[in-house]
Amino acid sequence: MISVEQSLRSLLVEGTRNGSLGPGSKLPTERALVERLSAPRSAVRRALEVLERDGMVVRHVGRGTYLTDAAVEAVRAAPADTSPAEIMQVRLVLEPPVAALAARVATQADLDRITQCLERGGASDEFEAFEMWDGRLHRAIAEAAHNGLLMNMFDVMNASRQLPVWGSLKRRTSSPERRRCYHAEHTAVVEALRDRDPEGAQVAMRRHLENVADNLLGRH
Amino acid sequence: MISVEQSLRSLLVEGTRNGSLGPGSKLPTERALVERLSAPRSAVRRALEVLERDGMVVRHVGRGTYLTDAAVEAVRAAPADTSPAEIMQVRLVLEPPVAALAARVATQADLDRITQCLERGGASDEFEAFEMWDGRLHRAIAEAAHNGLLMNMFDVMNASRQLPVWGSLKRRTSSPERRRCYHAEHTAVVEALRDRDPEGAQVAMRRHLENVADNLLGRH
DNA sequence: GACTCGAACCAATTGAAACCAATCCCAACT
DNA sequence: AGTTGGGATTGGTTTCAATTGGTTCGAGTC
Repeated sequence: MISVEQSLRSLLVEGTRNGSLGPGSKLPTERALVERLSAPRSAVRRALEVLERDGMVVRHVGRGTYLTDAAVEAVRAAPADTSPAEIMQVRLVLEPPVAALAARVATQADLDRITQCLERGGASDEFEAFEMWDGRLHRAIAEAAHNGLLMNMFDVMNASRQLPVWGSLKRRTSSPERRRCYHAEHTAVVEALRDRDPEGAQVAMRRHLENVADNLLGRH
Repeated sequence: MISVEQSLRSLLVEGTRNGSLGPGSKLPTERALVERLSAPRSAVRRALEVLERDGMVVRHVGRGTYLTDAAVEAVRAAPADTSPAEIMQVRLVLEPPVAALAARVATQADLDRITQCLERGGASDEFEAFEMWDGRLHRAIAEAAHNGLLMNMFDVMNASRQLPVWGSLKRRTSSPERRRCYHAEHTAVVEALRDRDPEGAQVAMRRHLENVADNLLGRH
């Protein structure tokens, strides 16, 4: 898991990047940040103390917390890390062929594991649980390709999915209806795998990921 | 019977691999690990002491136990005995779509760099020089896709190409004639990139890599 | 007898809520 | 129009219970 200070910092970075936060602008109250980051106020305050000590932010009782010029300057100088768009681009490149490969070489045990992830995900009504089984399903499919190097690369990709921006984006765009849709798409992929249909698995996976990308990043 | 320490270690490895554990992340409390591993707390504590002594983990009273950077680094550097077959499989999955992507978004500067690598490779008669420019060419094409995460994964892939087995295999199967053939295939890829032809670039790259795989691994 | 296991206990830290004081907001009043 | 008063908001503080790694101790096992 990621520390509260890191999530707060990335919140500021995101805000200044998309222009919703500028120098001198007021950022959410401590109590609002508590809800937004789902962290205890003590942790939020500790993070804010660090930011204040670094001169990124000034705080006044009764007024609020304000961004300094130094903060936006620091953000401008910072390198941009991988964006959700980049991640989805990579997933669209990598995962469909991997699904095709898995359809060829998966063992029955692989398929059992995959099916289990699919069913658990389908039985998950809540965001957190669904996300967990979604991640495990995609990883199980990659595992079924039986290529260690591929798994290494998959994990590099998933490491980027742990970035705070990704989590907030997922949470913002998720809904029960979309989760049901994803589950249906997952089912199509898994059925193609069970049918040993590489082309079908590849197409189904591409369709699923294109849908995810559309939902996350907005239709283009 | 496997020791508690081993199961704990594999728990950490699994967690860092699938991204649920990163540097600095908090791992379950001792009491939670007791349930999860169904081992007595004394055994869990003994295992944690070893991990702490190895610098994999830090512990604080009242706070919890936290993963160190060294731990995830150790996992990342884990023995990746990847076979040339696996590498070529991954290259065939990854590089053709990347070439298509590059054809869409490459800048003129990207194309200039790519062209330079192509020409230097074509002018190299010796194995070593050709291999260097070959590697740079493929990397320059990946760079032209302008996706940082993609480059990360590309580097993971290339790290496996540093293994001794790979080098000797290349040396054994290389010949002036094959190098000329590769150069012609490279030229086809780069021309498609210059024509902004994604499909052509993808096809040319796939044909090239299939040829490389055949030469390295023997025709199947 | 040496060791392990389980439980209780200890001390450091966190978490949640209540409370405080500075500030803001706005309506009522002169 | 300007003033003023009170309530709402907001960063700061206190308080107390819960959590968590560390320790101790007696029962059980070999």
